[in-house]
Amino acid sequence: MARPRTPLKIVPPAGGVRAAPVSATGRIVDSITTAIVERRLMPGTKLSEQKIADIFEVSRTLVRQALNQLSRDRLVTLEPARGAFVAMPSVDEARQVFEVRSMIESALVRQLASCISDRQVAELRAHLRDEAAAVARTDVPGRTRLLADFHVVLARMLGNEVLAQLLSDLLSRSSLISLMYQSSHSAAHSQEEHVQIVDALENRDARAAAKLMEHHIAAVE
Amino acid sequence: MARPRTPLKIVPPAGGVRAAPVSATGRIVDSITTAIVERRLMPGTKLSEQKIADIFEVSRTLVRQALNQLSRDRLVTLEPARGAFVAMPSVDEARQVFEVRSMIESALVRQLASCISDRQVAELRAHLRDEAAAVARTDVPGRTRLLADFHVVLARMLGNEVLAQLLSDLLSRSSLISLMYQSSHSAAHSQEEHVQIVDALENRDARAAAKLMEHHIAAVE
DNA sequence: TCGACTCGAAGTGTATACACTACAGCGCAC
DNA sequence: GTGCGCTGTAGTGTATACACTTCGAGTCGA
Repeated sequence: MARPRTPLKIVPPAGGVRAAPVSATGRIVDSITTAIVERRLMPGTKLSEQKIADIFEVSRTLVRQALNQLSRDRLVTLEPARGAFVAMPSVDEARQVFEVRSMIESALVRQLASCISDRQVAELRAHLRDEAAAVARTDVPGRTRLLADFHVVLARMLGNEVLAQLLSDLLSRSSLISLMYQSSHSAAHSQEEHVQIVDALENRDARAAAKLMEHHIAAVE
Repeated sequence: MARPRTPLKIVPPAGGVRAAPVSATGRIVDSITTAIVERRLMPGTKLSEQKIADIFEVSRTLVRQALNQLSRDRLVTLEPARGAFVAMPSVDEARQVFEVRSMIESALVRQLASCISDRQVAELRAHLRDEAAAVARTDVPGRTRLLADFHVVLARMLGNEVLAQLLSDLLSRSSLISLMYQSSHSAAHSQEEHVQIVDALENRDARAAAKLMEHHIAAVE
Protein backbone atom coordinates (compact mmCIF):
# COMPACT_ATOMS: atom_id res chain seq x y z
CA MET A 1 0.00 0.00 0.00
CA ALA A 2 2.61 2.53 1.00
CA ARG A 3 4.91 3.29 -1.84
CA PRO A 4 8.40 2.77 -0.52
CA ARG A 5 9.64 5.63 -2.62
CA THR A 6 7.52 8.21 -0.82
CA PRO A 7 9.43 9.80 2.02
CA LEU A 8 6.40 11.69 3.28
CA LYS A 9 3.93 9.35 4.88
CA ILE A 10 0.98 11.61 5.20
CA VAL A 11 -2.51 10.32 4.60
CA PRO A 12 -4.65 13.08 3.15
CA PRO A 13 -8.18 11.71 3.65
CA ALA A 14 -8.20 11.62 7.44
CA GLY A 15 -11.85 10.62 7.47
CA GLY A 16 -11.65 9.67 11.11
CA VAL A 17 -13.87 10.30 14.10
CA ARG A 18 -12.12 13.49 15.07
CA ALA A 19 -14.25 16.51 14.41
CA ALA A 20 -14.06 19.83 12.67
CA PRO A 21 -11.70 19.46 9.70
CA VAL A 22 -13.96 21.49 7.51
CA SER A 23 -11.45 23.81 5.88
CA ALA A 24 -8.83 22.47 3.55
CA THR A 25 -6.06 24.07 5.56
CA GLY A 26 -7.41 22.46 8.71
CA ARG A 27 -7.30 19.04 7.10
CA ILE A 28 -3.66 19.48 6.20
CA VAL A 29 -2.76 20.67 9.68
CA ASP A 30 -4.55 17.73 11.23
CA SER A 31 -2.97 15.21 8.90
CA ILE A 32 0.53 16.44 9.51
CA THR A 33 -0.03 16.77 13.24
CA THR A 34 -1.23 13.22 13.60
CA ALA A 35 1.50 12.04 11.25
CA ILE A 36 4.06 13.56 13.60
CA VAL A 37 2.38 12.32 16.77
CA GLU A 38 2.03 8.83 15.35
CA ARG A 39 5.70 8.80 14.44
CA ARG A 40 5.30 8.60 10.71
CA LEU A 41 7.30 11.81 10.37
CA MET A 42 10.59 11.96 12.21
CA PRO A 43 12.05 15.18 13.64
CA GLY A 44 14.16 17.00 11.09
CA THR A 45 12.24 15.70 8.11
CA LYS A 46 11.94 18.30 5.41
CA LEU A 47 8.41 19.23 4.49
CA SER A 48 8.54 20.40 0.91
CA GLU A 49 5.63 22.62 0.03
CA GLN A 50 5.15 21.28 -3.46
CA LYS A 51 5.21 17.64 -2.38
CA ILE A 52 2.60 18.22 0.28
CA ALA A 53 0.55 20.22 -2.18
CA ASP A 54 0.65 17.28 -4.60
CA ILE A 55 -0.37 14.82 -1.90
CA PHE A 56 -3.38 16.86 -0.85
CA GLU A 57 -4.10 18.02 -4.39
CA VAL A 58 -4.21 21.69 -3.50
CA SER A 59 -1.97 24.61 -4.30
CA ARG A 60 1.06 25.66 -2.30
CA THR A 61 -0.98 28.54 -0.91
CA LEU A 62 -2.96 26.33 1.42
CA VAL A 63 0.07 24.27 2.32
CA ARG A 64 1.90 27.39 3.39
CA GLN A 65 -1.01 28.40 5.58
CA ALA A 66 -0.94 24.99 7.21
CA LEU A 67 2.81 25.08 7.75
CA ASN A 68 2.49 28.52 9.30
CA GLN A 69 -0.05 27.24 11.77
CA LEU A 70 2.11 24.25 12.57
CA SER A 71 5.08 26.48 13.17
CA ARG A 72 3.07 28.43 15.70
CA ASP A 73 2.32 25.13 17.41
CA ARG A 74 6.08 24.55 17.41
CA LEU A 75 5.62 21.27 15.62
CA VAL A 76 7.56 22.47 12.61
CA THR A 77 10.24 25.10 12.29
CA LEU A 78 10.39 27.42 9.31
CA GLU A 79 13.84 28.35 8.10
CA PRO A 80 13.64 31.40 5.84
CA ALA A 81 14.23 30.61 2.21
CA ARG A 82 15.15 27.04 3.14
CA GLY A 83 11.87 25.44 3.98
CA ALA A 84 9.86 23.76 6.70
CA PHE A 85 11.15 20.93 8.86
CA VAL A 86 9.61 18.79 11.56
CA ALA A 87 10.76 20.47 14.75
CA MET A 88 13.69 19.14 16.74
CA PRO A 89 13.14 20.47 20.23
CA SER A 90 16.32 21.04 22.20
CA VAL A 91 16.77 19.34 25.54
CA ASP A 92 16.34 22.73 27.12
CA GLU A 93 13.05 23.32 25.41
CA ALA A 94 11.97 19.82 26.37
CA ARG A 95 12.72 20.53 30.00
CA GLN A 96 10.74 23.75 29.82
CA VAL A 97 7.71 22.11 28.25
CA PHE A 98 7.57 19.48 30.94
CA GLU A 99 8.12 22.07 33.63
CA VAL A 100 5.17 24.06 32.37
CA ARG A 101 3.04 20.97 32.12
CA SER A 102 3.93 20.03 35.64
CA MET A 103 2.95 23.44 36.92
CA ILE A 104 -0.30 23.53 35.04
CA GLU A 105 -1.42 19.99 35.52
CA SER A 106 -0.65 19.74 39.20
CA ALA A 107 -2.73 22.86 39.73
CA LEU A 108 -5.36 21.35 37.47
CA VAL A 109 -5.84 18.12 39.39
CA ARG A 110 -5.65 19.95 42.72
CA GLN A 111 -8.54 22.07 41.63
CA LEU A 112 -10.37 19.21 40.03
CA ALA A 113 -10.21 17.14 43.21
CA SER A 114 -12.36 19.67 44.97
CA CYS A 115 -15.12 19.80 42.40
CA ILE A 116 -15.19 16.56 40.47
CA SER A 117 -18.51 14.74 40.29
CA ASP A 118 -19.12 11.02 40.53
CA ARG A 119 -20.27 11.04 36.97
CA GLN A 120 -16.98 12.57 35.88
CA VAL A 121 -15.04 9.96 37.82
CA ALA A 122 -16.99 7.33 35.94
CA GLU A 123 -16.05 9.01 32.68
CA LEU A 124 -12.42 8.86 33.65
CA ARG A 125 -12.74 5.19 34.53
CA ALA A 126 -14.16 4.57 31.09
CA HIS A 127 -11.25 6.39 29.55
CA LEU A 128 -8.82 4.33 31.60
CA ARG A 129 -10.45 1.17 30.29
CA ASP A 130 -9.92 2.34 26.73
CA GLU A 131 -6.31 3.13 27.51
CA ALA A 132 -5.73 -0.27 29.05
CA ALA A 133 -7.29 -1.98 26.07
CA ALA A 134 -5.12 -0.05 23.63
CA VAL A 135 -2.03 -0.84 25.65
CA ALA A 136 -2.97 -4.50 25.86
CA ARG A 137 -3.26 -4.91 22.13
CA THR A 138 -0.16 -2.78 21.54
CA ASP A 139 -2.08 -0.35 19.36
CA VAL A 140 0.67 2.24 19.25
CA PRO A 141 -1.12 5.15 17.55
CA GLY A 142 -4.28 4.53 19.56
CA ARG A 143 -2.60 4.31 22.92
CA THR A 144 -0.47 7.37 22.21
CA ARG A 145 -3.57 9.34 21.45
CA LEU A 146 -5.51 8.05 24.44
CA LEU A 147 -2.68 8.59 26.90
CA ALA A 148 -2.43 12.18 25.75
CA ASP A 149 -6.19 12.69 25.65
CA PHE A 150 -6.37 11.73 29.29
CA HIS A 151 -4.80 15.02 30.22
CA VAL A 152 -7.05 17.00 27.91
CA VAL A 153 -10.12 15.27 29.33
CA LEU A 154 -9.05 16.36 32.81
CA ALA A 155 -8.72 19.94 31.63
CA ARG A 156 -12.10 19.86 29.97
CA MET A 157 -13.69 18.67 33.20
CA LEU A 158 -12.93 22.02 34.73
CA GLY A 159 -15.17 23.46 32.04
CA ASN A 160 -12.20 25.37 30.76
CA GLU A 161 -11.77 25.13 27.04
CA VAL A 162 -8.90 27.61 27.05
CA LEU A 163 -6.97 25.37 29.39
CA ALA A 164 -7.83 22.31 27.35
CA GLN A 165 -6.60 23.94 24.17
CA LEU A 166 -3.42 25.05 25.81
CA LEU A 167 -2.70 21.63 27.23
CA SER A 168 -3.46 20.06 23.91
CA ASP A 169 -0.70 22.12 22.34
CA LEU A 170 1.74 21.21 25.06
CA LEU A 171 0.88 17.54 24.68
CA SER A 172 1.61 17.59 20.98
CA ARG A 173 4.98 19.06 21.75
CA SER A 174 5.55 16.51 24.49
CA SER A 175 4.78 13.77 22.07
CA LEU A 176 7.30 15.14 19.62
CA ILE A 177 9.86 15.38 22.39
CA SER A 178 9.36 11.87 23.65
CA LEU A 179 9.75 10.38 20.23
CA MET A 180 12.78 12.55 19.61
CA TYR A 181 14.57 11.37 22.71
CA GLN A 182 13.38 7.78 22.52
CA SER A 183 11.41 7.91 25.70
CA SER A 184 11.93 4.72 27.64
CA HIS A 185 8.90 5.32 29.80
CA SER A 186 6.59 2.48 28.90
CA ALA A 187 3.00 3.07 27.93
CA ALA A 188 1.89 0.49 30.47
CA HIS A 189 3.58 2.38 33.25
CA SER A 190 2.01 5.65 32.14
CA GLN A 191 -1.39 4.05 32.06
CA GLU A 192 -0.91 2.74 35.58
CA GLU A 193 -0.04 6.17 36.84
CA HIS A 194 -3.19 7.52 35.27
CA VAL A 195 -5.14 4.98 37.28
CA GLN A 196 -3.51 6.17 40.48
CA ILE A 197 -4.35 9.76 39.65
CA VAL A 198 -7.99 8.90 39.11
CA ASP A 199 -7.97 6.99 42.39
CA ALA A 200 -6.77 10.10 44.17
CA LEU A 201 -9.36 12.21 42.41
CA GLU A 202 -12.11 9.81 43.41
CA ASN A 203 -11.00 10.20 47.02
CA ARG A 204 -11.02 13.97 46.53
CA ASP A 205 -7.44 13.96 47.73
CA ALA A 206 -6.08 17.10 46.10
CA ARG A 207 -2.62 16.87 47.56
CA ALA A 208 -2.09 13.27 46.54
CA ALA A 209 -3.46 13.89 43.06
CA ALA A 210 -1.14 16.82 42.52
CA LYS A 211 1.85 14.87 43.78
CA LEU A 212 1.01 11.92 41.56
CA MET A 213 0.63 14.15 38.54
CA GLU A 214 3.95 15.84 39.17
CA HIS A 215 5.57 12.46 39.59
CA HIS A 216 3.90 11.19 36.44
CA ILE A 217 5.17 14.05 34.32
CA ALA A 218 8.63 13.82 35.84
CA ALA A 219 8.65 10.11 35.05
CA VAL A 220 7.73 10.66 31.44
CA GLU A 221 10.35 13.35 31.22
CA MET B 1 -24.31 45.01 17.71
CA ALA B 2 -22.89 48.10 16.13
CA ARG B 3 -19.44 47.63 14.84
CA PRO B 4 -17.05 50.51 15.37
CA ARG B 5 -16.44 52.47 12.24
CA THR B 6 -12.94 53.68 12.95
CA PRO B 7 -10.58 54.16 10.01
CA LEU B 8 -8.07 51.49 11.11
CA LYS B 9 -5.48 53.25 13.18
CA ILE B 10 -2.55 51.04 12.56
CA VAL B 11 0.94 52.46 12.32
CA PRO B 12 3.03 50.39 9.95
CA PRO B 13 6.59 51.49 10.75
CA ALA B 14 6.73 50.34 14.36
CA GLY B 15 10.42 51.07 14.53
CA GLY B 16 10.42 50.72 18.28
CA VAL B 17 12.73 49.05 20.76
CA ARG B 18 10.97 45.72 20.55
CA ALA B 19 13.07 43.14 18.78
CA ALA B 20 12.84 40.72 15.92
CA PRO B 21 10.31 42.12 13.45
CA VAL B 22 12.45 41.11 10.53
CA SER B 23 9.84 39.46 8.32
CA ALA B 24 7.14 41.51 6.74
CA THR B 25 4.43 39.29 8.15
CA GLY B 26 5.93 39.65 11.62
CA ARG B 27 5.80 43.42 11.34
CA ILE B 28 2.12 43.32 10.49
CA VAL B 29 1.33 40.97 13.34
CA ASP B 30 3.22 43.15 15.78
CA SER B 31 1.59 46.33 14.57
CA ILE B 32 -1.92 44.96 14.83
CA THR B 33 -1.21 43.31 18.16
CA THR B 34 0.04 46.51 19.73
CA ALA B 35 -2.75 48.43 18.07
CA ILE B 36 -5.23 46.17 19.82
CA VAL B 37 -3.41 46.20 23.14
CA GLU B 38 -3.08 49.95 23.05
CA ARG B 39 -6.77 50.29 22.36
CA ARG B 40 -6.51 51.83 18.94
CA LEU B 41 -8.56 48.96 17.55
CA MET B 42 -11.78 48.16 19.34
CA PRO B 43 -13.24 44.64 19.56
CA GLY B 44 -15.45 43.87 16.61
CA THR B 45 -13.62 46.16 14.22
CA LYS B 46 -13.47 44.69 10.76
CA LEU B 47 -9.97 44.16 9.46
CA SER B 48 -10.26 44.37 5.69
CA GLU B 49 -7.41 42.62 3.96
CA GLN B 50 -7.04 45.13 1.18
CA LYS B 51 -7.02 48.13 3.50
CA ILE B 52 -4.33 46.63 5.68
CA ALA B 53 -2.39 45.66 2.58
CA ASP B 54 -2.54 49.27 1.39
CA ILE B 55 -1.40 50.60 4.77
CA PHE B 56 1.62 48.31 4.88
CA GLU B 57 2.19 48.51 1.15
CA VAL B 58 2.29 44.77 0.65
CA SER B 59 -0.04 42.33 -1.06
CA ARG B 60 -2.99 40.62 0.54
CA THR B 61 -0.94 37.44 0.73
CA LEU B 62 1.15 38.68 3.62
CA VAL B 63 -1.82 40.26 5.32
CA ARG B 64 -3.65 36.97 5.25
CA GLN B 65 -0.67 35.23 6.82
CA ALA B 66 -0.65 37.82 9.57
CA LEU B 67 -4.37 37.53 10.18
CA ASN B 68 -4.03 33.77 10.38
CA GLN B 69 -1.38 34.08 13.05
CA LEU B 70 -3.48 36.58 14.95
CA SER B 71 -6.45 34.27 14.81
CA ARG B 72 -4.38 31.55 16.39
CA ASP B 73 -3.51 34.01 19.14
CA ARG B 74 -7.26 34.55 19.49
CA LEU B 75 -6.83 38.25 18.99
CA VAL B 76 -8.88 38.20 15.83
CA THR B 77 -11.63 35.87 14.67
CA LEU B 78 -11.92 34.80 11.07
CA GLU B 79 -15.43 34.41 9.73
CA PRO B 80 -15.34 32.37 6.52
CA ALA B 81 -16.04 34.42 3.42
CA ARG B 82 -16.87 37.41 5.61
CA GLY B 83 -13.55 38.60 6.87
CA ALA B 84 -11.43 39.15 9.94
CA PHE B 85 -12.60 41.01 13.02
CA VAL B 86 -10.93 42.02 16.23
CA ALA B 87 -12.00 39.31 18.66
CA MET B 88 -14.82 39.84 21.09
CA PRO B 89 -14.16 37.33 23.86
CA SER B 90 -17.25 36.08 25.64
CA VAL B 91 -17.54 36.47 29.38
CA ASP B 92 -17.09 32.74 29.65
CA GLU B 93 -13.86 32.82 27.69
CA ALA B 94 -12.73 35.76 29.79
CA ARG B 95 -13.32 33.81 32.96
CA GLN B 96 -11.38 30.88 31.58
CA VAL B 97 -8.41 32.98 30.57
CA PHE B 98 -8.14 34.50 34.02
CA GLU B 99 -8.59 31.11 35.63
CA VAL B 100 -5.71 29.72 33.63
CA ARG B 101 -3.56 32.72 34.39
CA SER B 102 -4.30 32.36 38.06
CA MET B 103 -3.30 28.71 38.01
CA ILE B 104 -0.12 29.31 36.08
CA GLU B 105 1.04 32.47 37.74
CA SER B 106 0.44 31.40 41.29
CA ALA B 107 2.50 28.30 40.60
CA LEU B 108 5.05 30.53 38.91
CA VAL B 109 5.64 32.87 41.83
CA ARG B 110 5.56 29.99 44.29
CA GLN B 111 8.40 28.40 42.41
CA LEU B 112 10.20 31.66 41.86
CA ALA B 113 10.18 32.47 45.56
CA SER B 114 12.39 29.49 46.22
CA CYS B 115 15.04 30.30 43.67
CA ILE B 116 15.06 34.01 43.00
CA SER B 117 18.39 35.80 43.31
CA ASP B 118 19.04 39.19 44.83
CA ARG B 119 20.04 40.44 41.46
CA GLN B 120 16.69 39.38 40.04
CA VAL B 121 14.87 41.12 42.86
CA ALA B 122 16.76 44.25 41.94
CA GLU B 123 15.66 43.84 38.33
CA LEU B 124 12.07 43.61 39.45
CA ARG B 125 12.48 46.73 41.55
CA ALA B 126 13.75 48.53 38.49
CA HIS B 127 10.75 47.35 36.54
CA LEU B 128 8.43 48.53 39.29
CA ARG B 129 10.05 51.96 39.12
CA ASP B 130 9.35 52.12 35.39
CA GLU B 131 5.76 51.08 35.99
CA ALA B 132 5.29 53.72 38.66
CA ALA B 133 6.76 56.38 36.41
CA ALA B 134 4.45 55.44 33.54
CA VAL B 135 1.45 55.45 35.84
CA ALA B 136 2.47 58.79 37.29
CA ARG B 137 2.61 60.50 33.94
CA THR B 138 -0.55 58.71 32.76
CA ASP B 139 1.24 57.22 29.79
CA VAL B 140 -1.54 54.81 28.89
CA PRO B 141 0.15 52.70 26.20
CA GLY B 142 3.39 52.59 28.17
CA ARG B 143 1.86 51.60 31.46
CA THR B 144 -0.34 48.98 29.80
CA ARG B 145 2.71 47.41 28.26
CA LEU B 146 4.79 47.58 31.43
CA LEU B 147 2.06 46.18 33.64
CA ALA B 148 1.72 43.22 31.33
CA ASP B 149 5.46 42.81 30.89
CA PHE B 150 5.82 42.42 34.63
CA HIS B 151 4.25 38.99 34.39
CA VAL B 152 6.39 37.98 31.44
CA VAL B 153 9.52 39.12 33.26
CA LEU B 154 8.60 36.86 36.16
CA ALA B 155 8.20 33.92 33.81
CA ARG B 156 11.49 34.62 32.15
CA MET B 157 13.23 34.58 35.52
CA LEU B 158 12.50 30.90 35.80
CA GLY B 159 14.61 30.53 32.69
CA ASN B 160 11.56 29.18 30.95
CA GLU B 161 10.97 30.72 27.56
CA VAL B 162 8.09 28.38 26.83
CA LEU B 163 6.29 29.63 29.88
CA ALA B 164 7.08 33.22 29.02
CA GLN B 165 5.70 32.82 25.53
CA LEU B 166 2.58 31.18 26.80
CA LEU B 167 1.95 33.87 29.36
CA SER B 168 2.60 36.51 26.79
CA ASP B 169 -0.24 35.13 24.70
CA LEU B 170 -2.57 34.99 27.67
CA LEU B 171 -1.70 38.56 28.57
CA SER B 172 -2.57 39.83 25.12
CA ARG B 173 -5.92 38.15 25.47
CA SER B 174 -6.35 39.56 28.96
CA SER B 175 -5.66 42.99 27.63
CA LEU B 176 -8.29 42.55 24.95
CA ILE B 177 -10.74 41.33 27.56
CA SER B 178 -10.16 44.16 29.97
CA LEU B 179 -10.66 46.78 27.32
CA MET B 180 -13.73 44.96 26.08
CA TYR B 181 -15.40 44.95 29.47
CA GLN B 182 -14.19 48.39 30.51
CA SER B 183 -12.06 47.17 33.35
CA SER B 184 -12.46 49.47 36.29
CA HIS B 185 -9.35 48.17 37.98
CA SER B 186 -7.04 51.15 38.06
CA ALA B 187 -3.51 50.95 36.81
CA ALA B 188 -2.27 52.48 40.04
CA HIS B 189 -3.87 49.71 42.05
CA SER B 190 -2.37 47.05 39.78
CA GLN B 191 1.02 48.60 40.14
CA GLU B 192 0.72 48.59 43.91
CA GLU B 193 -0.13 44.91 43.91
CA HIS B 194 2.93 44.22 41.83
CA VAL B 195 5.00 45.91 44.53
CA GLN B 196 3.50 43.65 47.16
CA ILE B 197 4.27 40.58 45.09
CA VAL B 198 7.87 41.62 44.72
CA ASP B 199 8.03 42.23 48.46
CA ALA B 200 6.87 38.69 49.10
CA LEU B 201 9.37 37.35 46.58
CA GLU B 202 12.17 39.26 48.25
CA ASN B 203 11.23 37.62 51.54
CA ARG B 204 11.18 34.25 49.75
CA ASP B 205 7.65 33.81 51.02
CA ALA B 206 6.19 31.45 48.46
CA ARG B 207 2.80 31.15 50.04
CA ALA B 208 2.26 34.86 50.38
CA ALA B 209 3.48 35.52 46.86
CA ALA B 210 1.09 32.95 45.42
CA LYS B 211 -1.82 34.30 47.40
CA LEU B 212 -1.05 37.85 46.33
CA MET B 213 -0.82 36.84 42.71
CA GLU B 214 -4.13 35.01 42.85
CA HIS B 215 -5.68 38.02 44.49
CA HIS B 216 -4.13 40.33 41.93
CA ILE B 217 -5.52 38.40 38.99
CA ALA B 218 -8.91 38.06 40.64
CA ALA B 219 -8.93 41.80 41.22
CA VAL B 220 -8.19 42.57 37.60
CA GLU B 221 -10.85 40.12 36.55
C1' DT C 1 -46.07 50.66 1.47
C1' DC C 2 -43.96 46.60 2.08
C1' DG C 3 -41.90 42.48 0.68
C1' DA C 4 -39.06 39.64 -2.22
C1' DC C 5 -36.18 39.22 -6.02
C1' DT C 6 -32.33 40.64 -8.95
C1' DC C 7 -28.28 42.63 -10.01
C1' DG C 8 -23.89 44.70 -8.91
C1' DA C 9 -20.07 45.91 -6.09
C1' DA C 10 -16.92 44.65 -2.65
C1' DG C 11 -14.26 41.28 -0.51
C1' DT C 12 -12.63 36.71 0.53
C1' DG C 13 -10.70 31.86 -1.08
C1' DT C 14 -7.63 29.60 -4.00
C1' DA C 15 -4.54 29.06 -7.77
C1' DT C 16 -0.91 30.50 -10.59
C1' DA C 17 3.05 33.39 -12.11
C1' DC C 18 7.28 35.41 -11.30
C1' DA C 19 11.50 36.92 -8.60
C1' DC C 20 14.98 35.71 -5.70
C1' DT C 21 17.63 32.76 -2.54
C1' DA C 22 20.01 28.52 -1.33
C1' DC C 23 22.52 24.61 -2.74
C1' DA C 24 24.74 21.02 -5.57
C1' DG C 25 27.65 20.07 -9.32
C1' DC C 26 31.30 21.19 -12.15
C1' DG C 27 35.28 23.49 -13.89
C1' DC C 28 39.24 26.20 -13.18
C1' DA C 29 43.24 28.05 -10.93
C1' DC C 30 46.76 27.29 -7.80
C1' DG D 1 44.52 17.38 -4.97
C1' DT D 2 42.23 20.98 -2.81
C1' DG D 3 39.83 25.10 -2.63
C1' DC D 4 37.30 28.73 -4.86
C1' DG D 5 33.96 30.56 -8.00
C1' DC D 6 30.42 29.94 -11.57
C1' DT D 7 26.18 28.27 -13.12
C1' DG D 8 21.88 25.67 -13.26
C1' DT D 9 18.16 23.87 -10.75
C1' DA D 10 15.06 23.31 -7.14
C1' DG D 11 12.33 25.61 -3.92
C1' DT D 12 10.75 29.43 -1.18
C1' DG D 13 8.77 34.49 -0.90
C1' DT D 14 5.61 37.62 -2.74
C1' DA D 15 2.41 39.44 -5.98
C1' DT D 16 -1.30 39.07 -9.03
C1' DA D 17 -5.34 36.92 -11.32
C1' DC D 18 -9.62 34.84 -11.14
C1' DA D 19 -13.79 32.41 -9.09
C1' DC D 20 -17.17 32.54 -5.77
C1' DT D 21 -19.63 34.28 -1.72
C1' DT D 22 -21.74 37.94 0.81
C1' DC D 23 -24.22 41.98 1.30
C1' DG D 24 -26.65 46.12 -0.06
C1' DA D 25 -29.20 48.91 -3.23
C1' DG D 26 -32.54 49.27 -6.37
C1' DT D 27 -36.65 47.50 -8.78
C1' DC D 28 -40.72 45.29 -9.63
C1' DG D 29 -45.00 43.35 -8.17
C1' DA D 30 -48.76 42.80 -5.15
